[in-house]
Amino acid sequence: MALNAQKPQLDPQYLEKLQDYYSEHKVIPSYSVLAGLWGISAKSWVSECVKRFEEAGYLDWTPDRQLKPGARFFERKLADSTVQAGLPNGAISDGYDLITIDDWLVKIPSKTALVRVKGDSMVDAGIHEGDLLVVEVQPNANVGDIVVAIVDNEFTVKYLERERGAFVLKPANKAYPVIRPRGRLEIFGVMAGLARRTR
Amino acid sequence: MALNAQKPQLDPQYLEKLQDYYSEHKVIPSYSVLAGLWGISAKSWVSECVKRFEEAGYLDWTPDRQLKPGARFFERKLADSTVQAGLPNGAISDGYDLITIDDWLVKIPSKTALVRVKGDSMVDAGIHEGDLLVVEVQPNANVGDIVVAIVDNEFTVKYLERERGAFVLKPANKAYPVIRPRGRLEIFGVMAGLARRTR
DNA sequence: GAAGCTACAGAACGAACGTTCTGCTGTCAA
DNA sequence: TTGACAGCAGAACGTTCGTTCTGTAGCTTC
Repeated sequence: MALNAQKPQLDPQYLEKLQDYYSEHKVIPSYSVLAGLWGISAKSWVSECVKRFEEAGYLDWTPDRQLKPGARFFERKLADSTVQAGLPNGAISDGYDLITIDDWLVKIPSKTALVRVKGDSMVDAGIHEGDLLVVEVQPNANVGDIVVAIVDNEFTVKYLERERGAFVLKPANKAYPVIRPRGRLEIFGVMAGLARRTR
Repeated sequence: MALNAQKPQLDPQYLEKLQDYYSEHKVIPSYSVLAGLWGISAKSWVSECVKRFEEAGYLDWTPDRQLKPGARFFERKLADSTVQAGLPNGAISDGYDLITIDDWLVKIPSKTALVRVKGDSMVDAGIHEGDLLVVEVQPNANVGDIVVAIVDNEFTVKYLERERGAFVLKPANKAYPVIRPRGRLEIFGVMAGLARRTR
């Protein structure tokens, strides 16, 4: 009957420490370890806090009742381009939907390979030297796809185009020539995304 | 004294099933759950298999002796640009070093935000519309950095440059003008990387 | 054809697990 | 100044954990 059924408070420091632990070990620790992590000496209180994080969506349970990260556990601040007026130091939208960059980039882990880009033959497509190309490994591709092909025992990233009935590999850089492979064109996979680190 | 001290065999199917489970729950299950997962009804055998995966580097232990993913657990095929001759269908190098794209891109999770790129004002820097910018949130930056600034209540991604004593924001696209903010320039963070999905 | 090995099954066991209950302390509103 | 409540501590308890030991079926090897 309480009018203001205020939600129990959950300590953001606890969550951060858990996330740091998870970031290091990729596993949710046991209650006793959690107690040490949080500076608490009572498992009963850990149990209480876990319940709150569970209700808030940060923690969850496997079908076998093992504690696991919840839907919101991995959320990062996904900032939207349009900022509401007057937000002081972090114009963060409340809409969290993204889980992991990994999950976002690779859909079929078993068929996905990572290729480090060498050279600047694809700069006009926004693909730079040193970028990590997310490639779905498959032996065929469609015209217009950016493909990773094997030419002269080396990987090449190029556009797959068709020219007078034959497949050609077109760079996205005027300084490079179109590659017209003689014989069969061996395709390693199709580009599905990329990751770049600039720091 | 055995000449060929052959390594115990480890079932790749077991590893795959574990990776699938982990991919779904983000947690290593208990031995009894593992037994069910692997179609084994003896925990003793699970223990044996775990030991093998541990020796192979796929599993590891926390300081509190909890089972956790090992260094090789997350490895993806990282293909190198230079291909050795005559590899049939996957020119995959043996050097696995990468863990997760997430780990590779974000170093300080608590200070990292994700910004979706709008517009094409930075195409010449290889930043396209729709890309996910990995931003380290901090109120200051160095000249030459690609920064996310707040201008007119909107996020803008630009180069931070200095011009006649004042900070300016330079786009990487000739079609856009240099932004010369009047008053204080509010910086949201510095670009640390990006992720793009093209499929 | 006996010995040895691998791949499991099954049971026993102590340690660790998470839950629950009681109790204490500080704070705040009535 | 007295409840009421939130934040913890501490102990009890039944369950589940991972380890270890014994046993067995199938295969290979000499």
